[in-house]
Amino acid sequence: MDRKRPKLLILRRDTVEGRMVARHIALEEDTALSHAANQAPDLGEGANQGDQAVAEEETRGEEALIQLESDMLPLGAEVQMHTVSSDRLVLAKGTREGEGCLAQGTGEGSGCVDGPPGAWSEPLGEDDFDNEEEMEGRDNERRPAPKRKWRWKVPVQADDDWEDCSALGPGWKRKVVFRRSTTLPAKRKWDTYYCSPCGDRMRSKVELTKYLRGGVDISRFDFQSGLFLDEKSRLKRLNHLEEVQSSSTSTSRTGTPDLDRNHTSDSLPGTPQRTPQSQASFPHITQSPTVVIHNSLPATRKASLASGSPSLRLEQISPQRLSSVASSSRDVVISHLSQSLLPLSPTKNQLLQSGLQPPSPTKNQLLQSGLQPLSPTKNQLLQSGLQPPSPTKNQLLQSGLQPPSPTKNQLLQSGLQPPSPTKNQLLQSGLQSPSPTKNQLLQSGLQPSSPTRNQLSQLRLQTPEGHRKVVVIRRPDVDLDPITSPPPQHLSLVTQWTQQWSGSNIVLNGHREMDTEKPTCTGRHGQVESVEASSHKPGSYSERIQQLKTANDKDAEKKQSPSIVFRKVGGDKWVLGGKQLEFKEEEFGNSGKTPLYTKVRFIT
DNA sequence: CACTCCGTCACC
DNA sequence: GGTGACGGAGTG
Repeated sequence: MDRKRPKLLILRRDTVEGRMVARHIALEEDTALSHAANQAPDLGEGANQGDQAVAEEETRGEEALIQLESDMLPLGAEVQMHTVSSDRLVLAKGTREGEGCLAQGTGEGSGCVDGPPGAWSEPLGEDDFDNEEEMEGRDNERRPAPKRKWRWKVPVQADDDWEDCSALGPGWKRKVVFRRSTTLPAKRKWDTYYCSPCGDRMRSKVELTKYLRGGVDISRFDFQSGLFLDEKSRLKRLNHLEEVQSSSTSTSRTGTPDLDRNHTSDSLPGTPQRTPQSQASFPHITQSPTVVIHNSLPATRKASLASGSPSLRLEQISPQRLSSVASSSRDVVISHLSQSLLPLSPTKNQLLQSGLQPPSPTKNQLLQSGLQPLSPTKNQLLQSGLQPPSPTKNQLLQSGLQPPSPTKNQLLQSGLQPPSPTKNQLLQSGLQSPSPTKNQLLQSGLQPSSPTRNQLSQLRLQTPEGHRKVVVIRRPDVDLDPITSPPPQHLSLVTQWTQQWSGSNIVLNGHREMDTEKPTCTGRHGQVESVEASSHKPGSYSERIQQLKTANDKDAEKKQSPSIVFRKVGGDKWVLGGKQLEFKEEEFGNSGKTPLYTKVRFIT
């Protein structure tokens, strides 16, 4: 702690144009972020304290604009970088969601949470802004003062918003979009659209009925959920079954709204349970609770984690399981990882992983938690967020979700709407992988992750399929809060974004994602303290951590981190260097030895 | 009151 | 004009 820390520079995509604003942030010594900085003192080749100091001097108080040429980074998302030298920045281990998003975690949160993955291009509501300052900034950017506020839309694949609705037959698509109106949250609405194989769109059951005209009996078809009643009943039974089982093994702890999003309640008749895909996939989960295998931790450790005390938790995902998950959706993987790091209640986690439906939160709870369909737009995991995210989904993220009804919101947020990468990918990917029994999961300390809402819909991202194995180390000093922590989707977005340029993995919020053939890996610096902190823990555990640390350090020594190049094009403007990377892909692309940090260079 | 449906508006 | 989203009337 006494050693000099590199100053964190945060690149935040806080405008609709995708402009990135780099700025230094003051970190409290004990904050999670500052820990991240502390634990990443060695920022790569050429990095040294002197340089860092210089950089601080040169950049202190400055706010540089960086033209982001990629839309991969969600609005509000931030990439933390350490100032290594006057012209070099290194991605910090922690990347967080925009403050706005965080703030929304306790509020409506539709901005992030709702945003469907990739749908930062939707109409905006008053609640999309955290504060007046931000509001003003955006108001000046576009459009006069229209009755409706719109968010610049980033081109995304059309399919991102549309989910297959096999219930109606091949080729049918369905989309659920939460409205981001400025009316009272309780009055929030969502629209469900269907697109026939021919491309005809229907926005009501009436229209659908007319279109089908006898071809298909949709009298028992639930327009909102996209399922036929008999299927819903079946799912309900499965969920009930799981719930009973999990209740007997889980401990009581308050769950987070975000997590709840993944589970829909059947208590509300007529309310959508899940999107077609979600519904279709969760059944699999229910039957095969585990998607991710975590290394087991001593019960006492888990307890400490739950209480929020500093502790190191290593969660290793089975390569095969990850592979199956990652192969179809990287966001899913991230989501799982991120979620697993959260101090979720065993019960909820279990429920989530098993596809069970935790007791649905009350509407007030949802509102308080800031849930809001990402969108409905982003439709959106996580939301995805995580915005059920809707962002149309999408965007679940967040936390800002606000479902008209808990059930619907949850559905949407869990991926229903997200334009997100999502939902389908999530479901298809991990949910169906062979899984250990529920007891095994519990014993291993696994924590299910939840899909995001509209985040899903709103966040919709195209996820590369490069990740197969993921190892996550939870930094003891970074205690993610289920509500305030950045939605997994955002983390994944950031990772994706950075990978697009660096081709490597980075550490997000203290979690490191790796591509890997290595069964176990860990972030290095961040783990040092963790190991020490947990030294009093069971020897086997500490030893293991130490081994991981050692191995990681060795890897770090062997490899140099890749760099993302930013070119200075103006007085204080920077442009991503035409996607130029200052590294050789072969050096760390598939070697399995992923650098801990991705460097970002600012070339003047 | 919650939900459905659809007219209408705004943007591209 | 197409699409997405909002507002509000209609319905149970």
